[in-house]
Amino acid sequence: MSKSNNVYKDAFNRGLRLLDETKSLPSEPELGTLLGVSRTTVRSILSRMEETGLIAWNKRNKTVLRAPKPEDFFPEEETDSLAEIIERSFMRRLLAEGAEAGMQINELELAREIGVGTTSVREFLIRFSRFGLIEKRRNSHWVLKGFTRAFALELTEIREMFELRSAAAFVALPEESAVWADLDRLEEEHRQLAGEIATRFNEFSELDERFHRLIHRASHNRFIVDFYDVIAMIFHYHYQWNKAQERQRNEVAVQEHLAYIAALKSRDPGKVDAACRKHLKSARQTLLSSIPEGRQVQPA
Amino acid sequence: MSKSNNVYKDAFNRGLRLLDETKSLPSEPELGTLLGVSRTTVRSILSRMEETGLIAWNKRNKTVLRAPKPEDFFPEEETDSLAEIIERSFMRRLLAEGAEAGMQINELELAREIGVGTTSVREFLIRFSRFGLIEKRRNSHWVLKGFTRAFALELTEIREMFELRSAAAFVALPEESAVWADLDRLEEEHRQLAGEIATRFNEFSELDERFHRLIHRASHNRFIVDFYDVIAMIFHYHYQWNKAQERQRNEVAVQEHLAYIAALKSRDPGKVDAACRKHLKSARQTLLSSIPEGRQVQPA
DNA sequence: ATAATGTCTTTTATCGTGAAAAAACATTTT
DNA sequence: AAAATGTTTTTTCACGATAAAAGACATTAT
Repeated sequence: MSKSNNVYKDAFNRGLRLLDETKSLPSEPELGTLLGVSRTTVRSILSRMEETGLIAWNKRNKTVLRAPKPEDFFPEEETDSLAEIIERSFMRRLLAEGAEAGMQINELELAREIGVGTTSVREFLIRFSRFGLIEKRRNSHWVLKGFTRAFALELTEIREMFELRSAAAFVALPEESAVWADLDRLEEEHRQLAGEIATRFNEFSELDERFHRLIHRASHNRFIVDFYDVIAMIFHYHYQWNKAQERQRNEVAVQEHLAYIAALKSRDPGKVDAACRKHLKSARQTLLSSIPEGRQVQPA
Repeated sequence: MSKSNNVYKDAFNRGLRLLDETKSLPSEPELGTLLGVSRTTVRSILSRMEETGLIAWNKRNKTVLRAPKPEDFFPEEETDSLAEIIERSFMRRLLAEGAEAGMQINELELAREIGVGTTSVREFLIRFSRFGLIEKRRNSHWVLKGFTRAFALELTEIREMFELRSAAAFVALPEESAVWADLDRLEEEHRQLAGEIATRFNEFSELDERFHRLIHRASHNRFIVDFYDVIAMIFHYHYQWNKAQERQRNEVAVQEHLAYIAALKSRDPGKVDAACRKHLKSARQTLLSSIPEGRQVQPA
């Protein structure tokens, strides 16, 4: 089967949305930049748009003939990359009961179960290993270390160390830095979300990630910035998995963020430290409370 | 070509050394544990030992017939794993002049140059990416970020954060902990090395790694422990590359370690902090001084 | 002359395959 | 019965092959 054309399908769907909004299409290179794909893919997209009667296309002239209908879009599930598919399958297994620490992970079995080649699974596991949840035995299988209380504590320990340092670096940034405008924008988004928290509470996790990434970036340290990938991954699945009191938790977190933002804008290192600590403490509590005691079984 | 039998060859060589030392061989499972390979490999080894007249082998009876000769060993270069071969080639390129930041890395070209399959190169690059020296463009090539001054500063920033914390955790360990005996042993090794520094200075890097890993382990945090892999990799190649004043540098470092060890044994957090900072500062200086200014070219 | 389009080449992503190595199962020996 | 050896099955590692996607080069339009 070699390679799926999900890049094309995903870009095509995004292209349709663009067409719907702007009622026109730019040049091929420009469209490529907009969709984040090469011209080769852009031309495939345009070809299909022409075939399905969405546009008339002759060299530089692209005329929109009709608005896209739902059936013009490729099904969502066909737009995922293999890596995403594997990650989801793997995380489902990991978070399912019965995934105890010490359990061994079988590449071949995983590949068969998901219906992909072993190479893709291997590459996924190598990439995934940096999250600290699995470990490779030389010349042999992978071992699951488990999503345990110990893991959560180790993760949050680093997170707190990194974020306190990043926040301190943040307030030291010059007035002219673009981050202050970014921060203002995020503050506004937080206020809006706070006002409609009853209906939009599930939009918080995305905002949360953007906010913390902005702060981490102030460290100007690639290891700190990259480490946020680990946190983001864990919280992403944690949010999906633990829906208990989601609304209430997010409401509290939004308020903590606003206090944290105010502290940053005050440029008072002491206030920032306090606000940061307070928020991280409750984030840790939330994460810890979602880990059942039964998961704490230790490997040999 | 599928898969090389370097595991077998390497284990065979180690088996020969064992045979030479003990003049006897244990049971198959025991030998497997000793050499870190499966019984399948052990039996291949024993078969060859029998064929080449080194032993007589009949079920549990393994009689050593003669001592191994140099020609019994497999050549060293045949015992390296593919990953090691690729890493060496890659690092040689990376440290060579002309490897500027921003340069793109071509999997196919690398694979051809080294004479291996693309899969192995891909997997290597994925594994290597956690060192922060390369970065993947989605659906496209890898980009070299370069072994720059910025890299060294970011690396040492994290190192210092982690090691100070680990050292603080170290002194808080109970008297009964096995680490104190480990520390005594390392101290003794340091003293011996200090005594013969003129001739044995090149043995320092290995001791250095063991010492710092012992301290990092006291953090009981997998992210801190794992991060030492990044440091170890960088210092490994750095030592090979920068031989200027090696003897003198190592002599200073050994003394700093001894002071650091004394501080740890005093269990006085203030002294530990001071000794740790002092050593890390000179380690950073050493690393920085080895990065030529010309390497500081920034990518777009 | 610049920027687009048209065409061709190269590289990446993924698979199936086969040998090396591990692991599991069965049998024998102490 | 415990531990070794003998045998078979399964899994990992690495490759070459192929379609998707990117990139490079040539040509045409503004």
